[in-house]
Amino acid sequence: MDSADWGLEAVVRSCGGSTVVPGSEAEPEPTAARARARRGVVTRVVSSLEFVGRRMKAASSSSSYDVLEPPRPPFSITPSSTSRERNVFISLLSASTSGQTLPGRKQTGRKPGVGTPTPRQRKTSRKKVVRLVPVEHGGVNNGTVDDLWAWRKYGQKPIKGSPRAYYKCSSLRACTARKLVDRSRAKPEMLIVTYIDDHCHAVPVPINTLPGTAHHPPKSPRGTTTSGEAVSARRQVDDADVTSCIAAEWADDKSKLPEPVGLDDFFGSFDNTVFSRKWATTFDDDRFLPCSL
DNA sequence: CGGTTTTGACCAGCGC
DNA sequence: GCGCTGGTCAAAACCG
Repeated sequence: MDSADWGLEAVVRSCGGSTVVPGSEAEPEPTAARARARRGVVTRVVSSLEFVGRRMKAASSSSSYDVLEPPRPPFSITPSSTSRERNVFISLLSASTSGQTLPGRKQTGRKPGVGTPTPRQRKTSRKKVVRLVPVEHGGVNNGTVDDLWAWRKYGQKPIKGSPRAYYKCSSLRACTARKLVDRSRAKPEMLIVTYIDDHCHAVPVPINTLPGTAHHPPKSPRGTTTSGEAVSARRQVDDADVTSCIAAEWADDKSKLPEPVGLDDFFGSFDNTVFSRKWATTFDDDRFLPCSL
């Protein structure tokens, strides 16, 4: 299987859409020469706010993989985890190959010569937690449906032939929590969700679980009725309150929960080299699940 | 209008 | 030191 074909076609077709078969250029081509030319040229400016946020988490232990507790209640709480979110997985699949921008869309991305304003934490020093999420449960929503945090997608890349989506915590700008969503090749029906760093704030809460709001469900997933700051502030509630809400809903809906994850569950069927320093390196099955929208 | 998504560009970090 | 890979940035488009 050609790594260039990241399984987009099958899925997109199965969903009734048409697609362009990625060519051999599917993986954006980072030319070494270009990279070299740029290296060291850009003066970096530190953004104090983000820097502080990163430092807050910099003390986290060296790279370690934990397996989370059985998944949390499968209710939708994030701005991005509602109706429109069902398109996200499709986006994962239908995406980005060079030269496949939509008609009329101007070139995106940074302008040439513009460097990143913030220092990056060492990749290997960040705490990582891995969860395995069934596609039918969290897959369509990229795993956002069954965690409690509000995530904003900030990137997507083909990694070893499969699309990987990158999410940031959108509740608090300074929060360094990240989430990576990969499709498991060993278990195509599962998504590998990797959480990086911890949140430095309380869990956001679904608006319709707050007292007095039962009859006023969230207006829209990404709609904004107030400024982002206000919305974020509204999401910030006491952990205890959140926990009780979770417990109540979870108790009603355990049947929908994905199964607990053990590392062996999905690492076991992999080659030993998988998840060494760089995880997910030896997938070989490039199939996607038919989407069940 | 403002938050989110898309997607090309940039570059740190790691292996060789 | 070089080259590649993966992670992040950020402009533009999208969306409610």
